[in-house]
Amino acid sequence: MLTERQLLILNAIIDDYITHAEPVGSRSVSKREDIEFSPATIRNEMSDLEELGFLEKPHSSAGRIPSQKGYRYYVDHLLSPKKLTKNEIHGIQSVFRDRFSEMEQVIQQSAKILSSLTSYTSIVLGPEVFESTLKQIQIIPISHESAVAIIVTDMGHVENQTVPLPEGININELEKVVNILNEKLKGVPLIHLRHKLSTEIGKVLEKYIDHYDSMITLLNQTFLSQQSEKVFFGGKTNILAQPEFHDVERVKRLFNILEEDALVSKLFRSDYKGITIKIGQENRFEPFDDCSVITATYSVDGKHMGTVGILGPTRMEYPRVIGILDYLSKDLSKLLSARYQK
Amino acid sequence: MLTERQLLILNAIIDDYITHAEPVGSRSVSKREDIEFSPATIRNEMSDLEELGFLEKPHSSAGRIPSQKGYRYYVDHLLSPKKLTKNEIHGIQSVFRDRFSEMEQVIQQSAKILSSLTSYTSIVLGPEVFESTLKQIQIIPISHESAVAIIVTDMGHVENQTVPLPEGININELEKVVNILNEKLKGVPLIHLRHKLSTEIGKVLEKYIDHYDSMITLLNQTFLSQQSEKVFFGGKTNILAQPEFHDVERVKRLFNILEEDALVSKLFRSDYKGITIKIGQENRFEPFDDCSVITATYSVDGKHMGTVGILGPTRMEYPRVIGILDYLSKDLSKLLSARYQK
DNA sequence: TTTAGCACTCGACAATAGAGAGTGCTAACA
DNA sequence: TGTTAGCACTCTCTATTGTCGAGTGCTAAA
Repeated sequence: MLTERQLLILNAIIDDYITHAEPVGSRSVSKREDIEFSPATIRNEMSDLEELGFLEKPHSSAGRIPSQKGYRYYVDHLLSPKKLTKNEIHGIQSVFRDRFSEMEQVIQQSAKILSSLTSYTSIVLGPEVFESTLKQIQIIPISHESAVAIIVTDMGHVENQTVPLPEGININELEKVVNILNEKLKGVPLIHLRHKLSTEIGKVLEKYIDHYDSMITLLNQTFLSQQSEKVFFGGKTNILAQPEFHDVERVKRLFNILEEDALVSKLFRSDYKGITIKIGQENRFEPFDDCSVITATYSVDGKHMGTVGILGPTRMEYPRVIGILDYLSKDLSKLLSARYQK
Repeated sequence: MLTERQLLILNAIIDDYITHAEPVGSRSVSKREDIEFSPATIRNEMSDLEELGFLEKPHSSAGRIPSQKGYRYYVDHLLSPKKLTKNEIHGIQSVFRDRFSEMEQVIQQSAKILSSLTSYTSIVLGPEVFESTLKQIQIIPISHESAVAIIVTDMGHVENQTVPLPEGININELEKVVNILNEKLKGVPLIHLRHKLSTEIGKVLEKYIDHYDSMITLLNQTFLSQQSEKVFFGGKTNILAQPEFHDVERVKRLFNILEEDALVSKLFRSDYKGITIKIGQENRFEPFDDCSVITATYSVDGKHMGTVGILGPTRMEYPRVIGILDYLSKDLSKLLSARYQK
């Protein structure tokens, strides 16, 4: 267990390092208002803290920097979210003011304001399509051989996909199929569409139409489509301003990951309702070793919808970022719930 | 006018600089197989070429590097497109093999293969939505106050947008409107929808429905939507491997532009049928001063659809890139024409 | 237990020197 | 007259050295 004084000093060092990005020496700690010990005393404590694994030295005659364990302790025990400034609150609310911009636009705007408030990189996932249910399905022929299939969900989300048409199928038949589908599948979660198709629906269709096999293939293809959630970024280049990323090689490795939506989704996705903080290697991706990721989830009517998150250096302003994320995720949930409740 | 020998030397220098990214000295030029003059002679010629503005010196005791004017001359007079290797042809065709992937997927794949073949960054624009015509329009109510409007084009492209519903409108009325729209607007280019609405259609609607004003607002909003063409990237981080971008500050400026679809679109868009090459400052964007952009257009049935392009250092392998772009753009046009012709 | 004092360590920075690549000029050569 | 060899000169790059300062860790005194 750490003593009161050790906590004080650990807190001071992390605080200092977060703002100045430079190893913190005993002298500069002792100069702080809230600390009244001599540098020598602090040196002893720092030495102990290092032995315990909370601090480390870049080299023998530099100051100390927080270790990953140090940040973890700080985040778990020392930190309290910072209250938002009027400006910050104002900025966030301006996103939600425009009552009828599309959901995707709201989310994109959220990402933007997050990054501009924090000056880190923001990432917003979702909404997760497969949790929503089918509102309507349409299949519109484009040429003799292809059609575009459109799926509308209860949340107003639209998915579409081009599919090959069975040869020789006629418009009436196609219409019949679509009617059956709409009748039988309305309200079914997208994730269950394929299953329903292979069970009940298949049998019904078999009775009514000629081109059964190729039609089933077509529908399967339609329902298979985009499972992955959309990824929205804000301030993608903000992270480059951090001294941690002054090396292009590292930038490249980082951006290679950010370009892959599937990876980003995996990395940021959170199901835990509330704030999640992952520090350095806790992210399990080498290029993120010097980064922390803070995420919060948003929901509609209490149902989990997606994740908003911030990517910054491990040396990130945790209290402020947490405050902002918490506020925004709650506001976003409120807005979406109001708009899309049944 | 340049002499035969000056051309030879200019060509040799650019060639060398393109592959090695280092100032080229007289000695290394004289060592090339196709050149049989002494370094001294070459020095004299280089001095002349510099005076004429085709070469420049980083400093007084380095070799020469091509100037922007040098590249321009090279591109206009010296270069001939390189034939594709079997591998390259194979790579490109693999993109087009999957007969029924969606148009957007084909385009995304094209971007990917382009970047992996050239190891530069590739950018594909389009297809340009507003050139295509309306196939079908739908308005599907999502809640009491909002609906999602869906526009399908003759190319199978789907646009959708959430719009507020006029208060108190009933389903039948909405259906009536949609029917009228479909009847009157089928085949109309998207770009003319708003105009048509304010002229003929408006009058017809006025007769039939109650909530005329708010309905018109709704439709206007629907038709207003996405004018901008989509931007697809491949190998966005490839450009970071170039020594020109070893400086993070520069990377940041470049990526800030690439993040803005509208800017990218402006920068890359080409209407000229064929290959366009923009070198360095010809791009009119400071962060692109050391970059060249090569673009080609693709079309459907001879109608201009979009642009495929490569972003690389000015020191780019022009002959190879031009060859590849030419091949791919033609193949892409062929595929799309086959699929979407009337 | 805390603190002052002091020797020691290490990185950052500037100054210096030497190597190497390349040029430009001059004079000799074909 | 065009080409080439020779050579002094220029400039960058790298390695080396020395100095400075920040910071530590230890010891001994308060």
